[in-house]
Amino acid sequence: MNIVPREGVICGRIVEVEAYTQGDSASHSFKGKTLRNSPIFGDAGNAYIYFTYGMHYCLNIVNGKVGQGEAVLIRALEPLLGIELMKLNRKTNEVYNLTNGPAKLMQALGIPKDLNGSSLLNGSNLQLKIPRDGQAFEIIADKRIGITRSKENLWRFYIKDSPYIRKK
DNA sequence: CGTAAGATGAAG
DNA sequence: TTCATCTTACGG
Repeated sequence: MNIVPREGVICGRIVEVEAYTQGDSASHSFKGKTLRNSPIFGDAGNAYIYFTYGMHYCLNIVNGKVGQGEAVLIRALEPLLGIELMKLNRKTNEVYNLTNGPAKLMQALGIPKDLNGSSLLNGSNLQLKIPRDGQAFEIIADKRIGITRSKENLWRFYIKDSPYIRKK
């Protein structure tokens, strides 16, 4: 049996996101600032982590200007580093089931909910980076998942043919 | 106060 | 398809 370290670097490439603006009735920011959603109105590059369905946490990256109420929900990653650690966190050995959902990737990366509202750009334990040698890829725009309002906006974006996204 | 819906996931 | 599970938001 392999010994797997309990700590280490975990890295993944974002392959699926959804966009939410304040004018969008499906957005948590639609009705203005509340205790729950206040991080959305903070600085771009901050985390907005929300709790839902009584048991799940999901991660957004705030963007736009302060007070604008705009964020991007991170829905799926392609696991790159720390895969064994992610398997431990998720209690599964299936690589394609590690980070193919917004609450799953929170679990896999072990992201603490108290990062809510903090910056992901400067020295945080959780960091958002732009790859130095980005490879070309094709982006598909489609309907967002799990919303009841504003379904006409095709604001879910994912990398075409990525196997790290939940299949329909 | 009471209550219902919710940017989900896992199991059957 | 159903259910687990609980906070927030909104109506009375």
